[in-house]
Amino acid sequence: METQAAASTPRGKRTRDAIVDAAAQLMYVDGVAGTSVDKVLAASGAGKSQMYHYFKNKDQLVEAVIDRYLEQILGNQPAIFALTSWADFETWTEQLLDVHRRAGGPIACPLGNLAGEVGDNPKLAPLVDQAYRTWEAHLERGLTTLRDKGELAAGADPARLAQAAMTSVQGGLLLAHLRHDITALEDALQIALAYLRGFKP
Amino acid sequence: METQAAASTPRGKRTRDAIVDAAAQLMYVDGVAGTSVDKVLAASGAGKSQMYHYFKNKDQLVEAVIDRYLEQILGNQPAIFALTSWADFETWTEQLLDVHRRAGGPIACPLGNLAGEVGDNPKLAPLVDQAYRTWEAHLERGLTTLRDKGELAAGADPARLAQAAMTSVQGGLLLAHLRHDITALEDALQIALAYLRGFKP
DNA sequence: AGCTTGTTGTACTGATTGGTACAGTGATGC
DNA sequence: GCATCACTGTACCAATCAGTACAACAAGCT
Repeated sequence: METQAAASTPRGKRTRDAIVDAAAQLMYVDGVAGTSVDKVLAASGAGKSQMYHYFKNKDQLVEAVIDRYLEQILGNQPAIFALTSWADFETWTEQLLDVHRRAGGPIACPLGNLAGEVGDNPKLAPLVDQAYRTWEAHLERGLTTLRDKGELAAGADPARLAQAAMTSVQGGLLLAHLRHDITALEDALQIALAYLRGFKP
Repeated sequence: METQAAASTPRGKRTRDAIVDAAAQLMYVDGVAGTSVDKVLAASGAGKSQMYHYFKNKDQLVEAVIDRYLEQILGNQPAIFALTSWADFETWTEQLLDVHRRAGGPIACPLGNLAGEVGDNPKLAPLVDQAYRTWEAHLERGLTTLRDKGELAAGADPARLAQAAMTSVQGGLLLAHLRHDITALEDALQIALAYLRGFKP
């Protein structure tokens, strides 16, 4: 889904990555509108001509940032790629918590931060939505695996349960963000996991 | 908590309200950074001198908007003020759903939209947090009432359960917003309510 | 009438915004 | 050697941004 110009040289790729990295980091903290192109370029050490060489406009940079966020998120919870037991789900929630327990950055989901701001932007909102669907699809696949193994009731709907889990993750992160306290996320995940386990046969 | 100048005349109050109303509506759709002071004034019919007569700067206008959001939200779910039975909680969730079922505006919590954007603004983030705490406190009071009436287990923690409910509401709204589909909120509320009912003695 | 205080309209500023123009450099293939 | 094309640096632009200056108006009070 790379609608923006690709880099065809190692040097170009490095520059492009530096721009996206800087944008991702700044937008995570200051939001999209609060992050100007000039700030991104200053932080990445690139010039304006590079930026508009690789991206048609700021919106296309944001598109790349959204992709980057999804990569980062999934990369930080590798257990989500191999959910084949209830213990794996527990590992997954632990990885999720560990990411935000690490000091430094704000406790927040980069995609969740965007969700409110990008809200009705017809170009960006669908991309955020799609990123969430990709994320959620991994959970659904894991639940389907459990069902096939007989560890989840045959009547349970993996898609619906996966959406419920995502809901808990996002709600928990939103409150944890505002309160600078991860407890809200811990509780939300614990409740979500218990809810899922309630569908054991 | 009115840190901004108050209006001491009916005419002044009307103008100030018009500015806050216009700002609230615009920021609901376009976000804080996406809503310029000029746009707010154009939409409200006021001039710049009015704006800076009643508000020291844009941030103080946003403060007033946050207050307005909380009023609107609670006003749209009046059942939250008198939660004395499980049926009342069901009524509350129905009211919450009805707000967003009404066509027109986006399916989203105005405060939730702000949460990501003002994330770390040291002036605004605490206000959003406080608004959520006020909202949540009504749920906690209702749960305490139920506990005192013996309809909730004595060991249950109303504060924690209230937070769990808020988590579901916010997570459900975030996903419902992105998908333009209220189902995510419906499911989240239903699960939350079932979770709370699980603490019946 | 005149004074005071709250309110309003218009014009302005300096900084920042997203985006463009264009000349130049670097490496690769022939 | 030379052409080509990806890449880069700098200067620039019109529009918009938040915020200010200041004179004028409205209304209640004496």
